[in-house]
Amino acid sequence: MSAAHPSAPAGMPLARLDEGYPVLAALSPSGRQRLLEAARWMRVPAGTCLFDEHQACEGFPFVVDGSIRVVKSAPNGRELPLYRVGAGETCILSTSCLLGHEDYRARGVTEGETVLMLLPQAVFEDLLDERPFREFVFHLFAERIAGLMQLIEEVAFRRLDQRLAAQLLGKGRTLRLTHQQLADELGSVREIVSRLLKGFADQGLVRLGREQVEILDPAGLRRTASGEPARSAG
Amino acid sequence: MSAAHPSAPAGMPLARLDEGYPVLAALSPSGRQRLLEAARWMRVPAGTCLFDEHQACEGFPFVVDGSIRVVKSAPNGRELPLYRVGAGETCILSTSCLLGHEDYRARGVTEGETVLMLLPQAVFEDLLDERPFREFVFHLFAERIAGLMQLIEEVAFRRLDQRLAAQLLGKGRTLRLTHQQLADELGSVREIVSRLLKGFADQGLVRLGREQVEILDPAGLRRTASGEPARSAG
DNA sequence: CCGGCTCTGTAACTCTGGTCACAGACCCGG
DNA sequence: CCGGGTCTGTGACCAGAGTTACAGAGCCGG
Repeated sequence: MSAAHPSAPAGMPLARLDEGYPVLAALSPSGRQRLLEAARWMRVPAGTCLFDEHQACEGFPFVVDGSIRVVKSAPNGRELPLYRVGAGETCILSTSCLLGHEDYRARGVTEGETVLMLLPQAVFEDLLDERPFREFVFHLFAERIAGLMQLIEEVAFRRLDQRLAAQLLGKGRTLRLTHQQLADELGSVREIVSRLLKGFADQGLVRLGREQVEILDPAGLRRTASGEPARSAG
Repeated sequence: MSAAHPSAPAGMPLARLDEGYPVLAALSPSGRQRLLEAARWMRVPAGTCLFDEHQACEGFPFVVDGSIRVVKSAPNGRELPLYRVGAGETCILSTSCLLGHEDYRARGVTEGETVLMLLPQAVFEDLLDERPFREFVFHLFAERIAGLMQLIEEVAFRRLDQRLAAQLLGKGRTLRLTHQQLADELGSVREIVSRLLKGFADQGLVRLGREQVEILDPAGLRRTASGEPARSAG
């Protein structure tokens, strides 16, 4: 009910669209026209599965609000997050699949309530005629590929303590989350994360509390993240 | 001597270009014209490093002959191959970096003597105006992304025996390569590969010889690759 | 045929990370 | 204040993979 009909979202989202995607606001008038006519809007609750392995969604999704967590899941049930799609990004995986006629290889789940705009493939392809839009899309591709390569580096070469330390950095002095959530981010399990965090705490790098991790020594964590040997408190 | 001046390759390569890249043969006359005028040709010997982390090559490479092996290397010196770029493909990593203004995150080394055509960024971007070419490029992006996601799945979730078994399949009945080479493909080390191959041999899946592996039971290898428990010979 | 090279086999050990099984701590509703 | 839920801490154990250190086998040139 957020939209009486597809091209007439309930006020707010359209403003947010332009705000999040300046490139769409800068389209040619005719392109913009086509976009607005063809777009389908969706507002979905948290935890909705938007696509899954071997099952594509039928349009190019522009995330207007909220975010999508894209994960690869293992045969044994564990999962590894590949990346997130936040407001202002399109799900390049969808793009890739639709443009390349490949199959999906991952699952996408909304993290919070999420508003997205779906564009039919034909319209999307037409918009690619406009160079700024095309550059925008390529830019996203580039970021995603760089991100995936980064991820490969991490899972293939970094130890879990390094990855965990990295995970803790850059999110403020104290983070409110459970060990389970951290484990999920790393594609690992709770016990190991608890163990490693305990180690960090013993080194004075963090202080632990229920559902919270307080960063005491960011520099030390950075050292750990980059694989330097732990230095004793002496 | 292979080229008196950049746009005049020594006969053969141009034919191979059209053969390997039908999409380039199908460009508009003006696009084709621009392409041929701006292209720089290179013929490089095996083992040449074309680009490295944080160091891009200065054009869009079209591989006309030979292939490029793109690897991510670990701090400790080990390497994991990310993908290969063969004849008829452009190095999408370069594309990604150049279009997205990101840094390189991997190293590219020619596997055999390799002929490639380098296209200046401006020309490449102009060619993207032509839809078939654009689709070609997006298709490559899609394949590459799918490949990277596949790789993530493998390094994150598969055991080495599974990956090794997969590696052996689809290359004919007997492969001529050393355990070291197999290890390099998997980003592992020789001893482990020897150990695992020995295991395969004990199960009757392969027969081993110096610099060669003979596949005796492809179906069994496929089972191993997909993670099914080894079945005893009884 | 000797000596050196590359390739392979293998044993012993270590390190990481995952699994299992609990115990205890905190939290909140009734 | 009781009781169940969620979260955390921990120890014992295991499996996979990497490391070290050799021994031996096949190959080849001189």
